Amino acid sequence: MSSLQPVRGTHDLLPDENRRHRRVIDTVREVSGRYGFDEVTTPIFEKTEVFARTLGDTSDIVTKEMYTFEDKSGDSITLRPENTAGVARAFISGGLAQSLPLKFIYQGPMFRYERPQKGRQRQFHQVGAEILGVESALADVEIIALGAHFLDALGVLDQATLELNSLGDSDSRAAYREVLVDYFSSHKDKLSEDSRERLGRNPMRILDSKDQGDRVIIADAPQIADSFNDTSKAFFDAVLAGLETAGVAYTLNSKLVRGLDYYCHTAFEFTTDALGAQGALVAGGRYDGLIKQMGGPQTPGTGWAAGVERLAMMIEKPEDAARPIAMIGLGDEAEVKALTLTQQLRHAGFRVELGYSGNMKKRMKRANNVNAAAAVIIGDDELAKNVATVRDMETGDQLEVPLASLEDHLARYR
RNA sequence: GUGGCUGUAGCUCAGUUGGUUAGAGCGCCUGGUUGUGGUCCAGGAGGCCGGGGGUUCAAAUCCCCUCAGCCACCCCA
Repeated sequence: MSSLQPVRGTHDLLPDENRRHRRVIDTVREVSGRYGFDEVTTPIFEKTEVFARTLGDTSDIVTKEMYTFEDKSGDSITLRPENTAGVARAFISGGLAQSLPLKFIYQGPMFRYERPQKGRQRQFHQVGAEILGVESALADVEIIALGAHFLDALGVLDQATLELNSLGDSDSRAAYREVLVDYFSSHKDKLSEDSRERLGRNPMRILDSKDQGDRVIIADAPQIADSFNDTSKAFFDAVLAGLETAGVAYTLNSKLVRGLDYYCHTAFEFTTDALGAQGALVAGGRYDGLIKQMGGPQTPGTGWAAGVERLAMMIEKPEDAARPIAMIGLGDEAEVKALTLTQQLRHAGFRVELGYSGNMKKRMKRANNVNAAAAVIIGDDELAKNVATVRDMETGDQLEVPLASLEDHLARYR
């Protein structure tokens, strides 16, 4: 047991795990490309205000989960807890309002100071997609369709449910908030302590409380749809109609809310019960007010983010790397020849593992451990005859092959 | 920040009511094979029993503290 441990909530991605992550990221790149998305990368840290101003002063992310520090110039810097604010900042900094609409994906590490548990770490990875500058509900339809397509390509869509809700526009949302506060206030004495706290800070959050007592009260709470004005209702109807046309199955969930302040209208989550308490695989919604709130031009946006670790846990084990050819040189002169041949074969497109040290037995064992399809053995005998001994690692058959035709012979193991 | 469970070899785990030198499987190393892996046989290395303190003639085992891991709450991807 080593005393040198990684920082709590961080993990090394060793090759097997790395392959899983890569599969998730490769998949989002490939699928989103078909929808016309391009990848952007923003810094993993930003000035603290980028997150503090946009995520809402009362959100837990801002109040207790940010990794914030002062750099040597005295600026307050924060490791990004999510990437939508970073993309919005890049949109403003780069003057991208000239080239709307924009469709971006991103991927990379995010940081939140939380207690680790299943599917949750302090440094974790997200992939995300954003459409900027489209007022039409069609953008929401496309962004959700992309999410479904992405999960399908990973082979996990059948284990996921698309839950959908609308928060309405800011007027509807404010009106709903009022009736909701009235309702819950009249039952305040029966609410859980957590929910009483939420009543003042973020009353809509009470709706997804897990407390049994709360659930009884929530069951009779006013529905958000009853507070919708015509605009909000029309927008939501358009999203639903679009999803049906696009062939994306959904379940309405009027209790689905968003923790972050900048969301409006469409809110959705692809959830699963395969990962314990952490059900959200892909989550997002519309954020028409965000960019303006950050000081940019009024620009609508819609998007989602997905947890790479969570998806990596759900996908089938990716295939092992292709089997290499093991190159074994025995003796000083032969080792030089082996290196020459190795580079020649690599440039010809073969995967070649060069044995570094040890006797024949050791090198053969190494060849076996790297799952080599064949071993190419060069010793003094071979050198003298200008041949190589090629051993098929599966059958154990081996034969001498003239160096001139080595590439042709090895083609079968490629 | 709160709660529950768990920390023994590189990995997965045994270890009795506290009692001699803490074990197994897998992996690793050496040999059986002078230039042949994967199977087989023989042998070997590897442990401050998470860390600290306490109780006791005696602690992996009991008590306290602490750290870490897992799971759950809050919150969230």
